[in-house]
Amino acid sequence: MDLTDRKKQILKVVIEDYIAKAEPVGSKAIAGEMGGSVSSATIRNELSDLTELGYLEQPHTSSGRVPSPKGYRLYVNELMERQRLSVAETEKINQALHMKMEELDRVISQAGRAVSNFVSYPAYVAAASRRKHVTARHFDLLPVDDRSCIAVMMTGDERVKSQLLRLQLKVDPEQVQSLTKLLNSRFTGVDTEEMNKRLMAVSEEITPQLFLLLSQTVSYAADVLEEAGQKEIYTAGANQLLRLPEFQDVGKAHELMSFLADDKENLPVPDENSPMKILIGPENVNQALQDTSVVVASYDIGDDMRGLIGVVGPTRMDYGAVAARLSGFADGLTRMFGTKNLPPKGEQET
Amino acid sequence: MDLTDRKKQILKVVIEDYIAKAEPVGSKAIAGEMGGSVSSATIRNELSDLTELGYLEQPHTSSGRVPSPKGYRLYVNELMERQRLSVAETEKINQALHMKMEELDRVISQAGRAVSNFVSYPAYVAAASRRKHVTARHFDLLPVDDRSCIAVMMTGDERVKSQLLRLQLKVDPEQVQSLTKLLNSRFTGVDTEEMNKRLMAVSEEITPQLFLLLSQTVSYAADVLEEAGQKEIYTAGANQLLRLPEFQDVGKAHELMSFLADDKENLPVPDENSPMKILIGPENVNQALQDTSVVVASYDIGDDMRGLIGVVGPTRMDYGAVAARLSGFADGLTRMFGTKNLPPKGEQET
DNA sequence: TTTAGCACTCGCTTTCCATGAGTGCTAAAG
DNA sequence: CTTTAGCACTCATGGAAAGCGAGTGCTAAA
Repeated sequence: MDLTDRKKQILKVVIEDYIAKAEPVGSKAIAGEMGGSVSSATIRNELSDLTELGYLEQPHTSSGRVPSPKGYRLYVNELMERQRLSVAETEKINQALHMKMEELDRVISQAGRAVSNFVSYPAYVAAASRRKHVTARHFDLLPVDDRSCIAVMMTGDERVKSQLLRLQLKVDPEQVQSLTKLLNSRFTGVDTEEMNKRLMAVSEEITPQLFLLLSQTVSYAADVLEEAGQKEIYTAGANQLLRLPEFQDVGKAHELMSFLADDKENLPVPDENSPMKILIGPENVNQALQDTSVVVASYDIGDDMRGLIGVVGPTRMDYGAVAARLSGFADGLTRMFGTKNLPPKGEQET
Repeated sequence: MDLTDRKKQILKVVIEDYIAKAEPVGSKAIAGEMGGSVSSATIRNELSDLTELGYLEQPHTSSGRVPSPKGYRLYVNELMERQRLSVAETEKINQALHMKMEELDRVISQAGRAVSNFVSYPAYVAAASRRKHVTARHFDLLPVDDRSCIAVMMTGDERVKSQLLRLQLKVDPEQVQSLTKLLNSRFTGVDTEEMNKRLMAVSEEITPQLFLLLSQTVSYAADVLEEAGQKEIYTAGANQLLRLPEFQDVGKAHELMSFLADDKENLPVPDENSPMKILIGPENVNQALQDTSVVVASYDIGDDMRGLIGVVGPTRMDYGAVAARLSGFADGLTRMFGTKNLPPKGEQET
């Protein structure tokens, strides 16, 4: 049930016109844009067919046509010209990503803002560890004064976290040092459950003061490892929506913006194996996204982590431009987190 | 030029009615709410006076009155009943703030979201060091493998930051240890400019490899100290605006939301000495805030830092409720960052 | 000083009409 | 069989007119 070339061309014109103008497009306009090789009447016949086949929709009997989700899908799969980014734009993307070495979370949230600015739609980003079980790789306890010390830990996915611990009782720096050794010998490379078991096991070997410090450290470590498993999602540029004609209705805008602010966890994630995924209107399972489209790409953070970066917009979004820019950003991020360069993958601060 | 008690009472009724309903309030409604002790005609005379004096405004000849900024100001200064939070609400606030010890930035941004939820208006938060010049207090270099090591630094305002450094060349762990001593003896307690001077001074004393590592560390330290000086502002709950009748006009909503997203630095800050500040409509110097009111409070983060927490809403905001909740939060935060308890002031992770 | 009465104002909603872009259908032409 | 011109028809949109009603200001009486 393939469409004729002319039908496809007409569909393409309709979609691109609608993307640009956000208004139903009529036969006359199409005829004009196709160079006058056919008359509007012919177009009308074709439009009628396309409508019947479900690629177009008519808001009401007798106004121009509007693409249906099915139409967009065909467009995205076959008709859309894969846009190449200009050199200047690639440059700009890399510039936007060229920030000082900083904490991972900060980097990706900034990347989210940059993407949103670039594509003029709301964007969302996240990063998560690929490993099932992240464990502690290295501990250090640094005495600060006699009542507090800093716990530094490095995780299996090369993140560094630290935390100031307050002590109830004075502890001797030398004892702290021996405790550090204990931590590194017995509490690295195991999951949190095992950590707690071992904590119990050593309870008799050391003084109560040290045990208190130890258990504080272990509990902190458990928190960090816990947190490493789940990804935090950042959204940016939700207000871009208000610019769009489809969100002039405050109710709609409110609904979607609240979703972006409070239900980010339910935003689509990319498929495991493909670098990019496009979801059009009702293809989104999520109620709040029924009338919107989502483009989401993935990128690598070193070898152990993986991130996602996505854009939310009206179904009438400029898929070509968004997809191109998004993969530009994804590539840029992957490169930036790559092991070769100085700004390295897992660096950050606690 | 003091108002009679009855005029004040009428003004109060008008404002509270308008706060609740967002619609001009008429003489009849006022008479009703005042218990029928006077007739609507009397009220009309009084309203006429109040309008002449500038406390009220008339959208057009012949619909109810609306409070003017001057009216709100009188209300806030004299008429408003200082609301006390119920025990249940204080409880809720403390519960919202009772989070795990975490990085400072995360804590306050979460507090921002909590406030916004509580008062149903957008909120903003920030924290900044009180000191003019923050210096490094303690360094540690921890070798991870033969090509990378972690730089941990503690700043004068008790924040701990760390960073993974990649090395070009192999460095011996013992040398690293001696470098740590050098850092602590010569690069603590001085500002960044002085640090760079001293870096130059030692360039001849040590091997080129070590010097490279040292300069990486110093440059990182400079970044951190730089950053400590300026506060980052977080906003939350901007979408709350769309709920309000005064922002049903998408244009207005867009303007303010963009301001909250992109120009947060220009949001009002509290006065040095008073714990809370209320700015009504045109009292805001900022163009984008002309039609809104801002309530902003300050809180202490230990002894060295100070934070702010504010709410943005329509001039018709419920000042009493917002002020009460805001100071509840500010108190809660101050207490939470206080030195007494376990979740301590400056703790965080890099 | 307060109140009742009354004419008047003016924004809001509804109704109605004209307009025009765009369609579907038919019949003729290629 | 495809394309095109012609034409009647549909329907969203915008503006004008009309009715409604909440609320006012003013006057005169209590």
